Amino acid sequence: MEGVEEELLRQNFLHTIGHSLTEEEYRYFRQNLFRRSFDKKSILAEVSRESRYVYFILSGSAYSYYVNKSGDKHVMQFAIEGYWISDQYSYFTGRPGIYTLETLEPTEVLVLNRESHDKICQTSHLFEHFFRILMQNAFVALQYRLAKTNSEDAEHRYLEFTRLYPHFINRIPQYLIASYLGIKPQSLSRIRKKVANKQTSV
Amino acid sequence: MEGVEEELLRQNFLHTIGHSLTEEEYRYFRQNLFRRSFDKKSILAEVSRESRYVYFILSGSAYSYYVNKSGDKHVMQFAIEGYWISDQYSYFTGRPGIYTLETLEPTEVLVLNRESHDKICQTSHLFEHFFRILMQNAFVALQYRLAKTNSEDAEHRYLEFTRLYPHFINRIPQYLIASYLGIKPQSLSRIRKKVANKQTSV
DNA sequence: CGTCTATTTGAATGTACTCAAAAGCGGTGG
DNA sequence: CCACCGCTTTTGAGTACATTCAAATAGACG
Repeated sequence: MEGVEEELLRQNFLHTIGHSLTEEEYRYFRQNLFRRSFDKKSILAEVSRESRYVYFILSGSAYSYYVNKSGDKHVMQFAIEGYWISDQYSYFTGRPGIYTLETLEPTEVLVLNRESHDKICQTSHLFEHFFRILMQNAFVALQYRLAKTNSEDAEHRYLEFTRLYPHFINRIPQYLIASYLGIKPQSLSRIRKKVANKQTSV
Repeated sequence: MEGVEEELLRQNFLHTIGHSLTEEEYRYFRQNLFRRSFDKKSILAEVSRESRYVYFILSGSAYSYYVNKSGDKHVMQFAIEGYWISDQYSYFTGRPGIYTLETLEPTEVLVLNRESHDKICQTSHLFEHFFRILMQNAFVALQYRLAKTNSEDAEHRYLEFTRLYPHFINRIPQYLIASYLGIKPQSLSRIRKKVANKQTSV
């Protein structure tokens, strides 16, 4: 059971750096993580509090969001099994957090804290490399998202979202997808209706 | 002359990883870069063509932009002396470019190509570390920008821009700043008028 | 100067928003 | 098992911010 889930972490290495870890490398890395379970709607990181952890999701799901001065939530990231999630701002800078992290379902995670992260990266060129590539990929994806946000209307952004993340569609509440897309739930509802009509009429 | 400008690169290391390079480290790194000059409005990378270079700006300025299906430009990044700029998508993935890179002024750069980049990172844990931290910082800044884009109106985004990048204001044409903010030049003009009135009336 | 590009201003329009309420869905307890 | 409650999604009507279209003004460069 544990083995099957943690296979996800090995796969994450394979997918990120293009090759598997040796047993020794994996053991070393795994030693620095600890496993935790969270109920649905657990808060993993809060605004104004330093967040010293990154989470690798083994099962369940979570998301991070930004709250502006008017008190509106704006989803930054979704994460399901096999994804890393954290308040990267607080984690990397050491300053008080600006995002909230919350589980959507009962969730099992592997937790890495900053001290261990730094130690692993200092000790091992391989893991420094791994985290560099992980960041590069995250950066490229985020840049693409911003490009779309600034250049496409809400309908196209929604269609792009369904294309990129089909497995998210029936797992994440619609009002959170709306927030991720930068629109209100009412607007997403109208867009979905419009899109559905287009498809049936073809 | 050359020395003074390249001091910027040493400072970039200091600023990024928190300490200076030794002479030997610097020489090794510098060997892998070559210097180039570009006229104003030179294209450093184009859409659909693979871009295998990152540019460190010694003097002058450049910007990258995304062109959507309607043919509208959307500025992704500005860069002046001391900044790195590239089509990160193409550079990191090896796929055809999705951004255009163009100089705004006559510009002197140090160029690093992907092969050298990979070699440097493989050879040296220090430089792998440097590029990891560089990516982290870029990621965090981009995430913050996206959070603002999705949660603030155009006026607040403009004020935030002037706060974060005051040195850009009188150096970059207003229509490009508008594009960076995700609005039309006409809208930015109206916003500036409104902001100016508020300030004088206080 | 004259030309080309950038910025400003005006008027009409549109996409997504707000406010409001109904309908749908899922879980819980009687 | 059904009734109820809370939460999510849908629908409707009016609104607002930024857009489009259009043109005038200002600025930069040869």
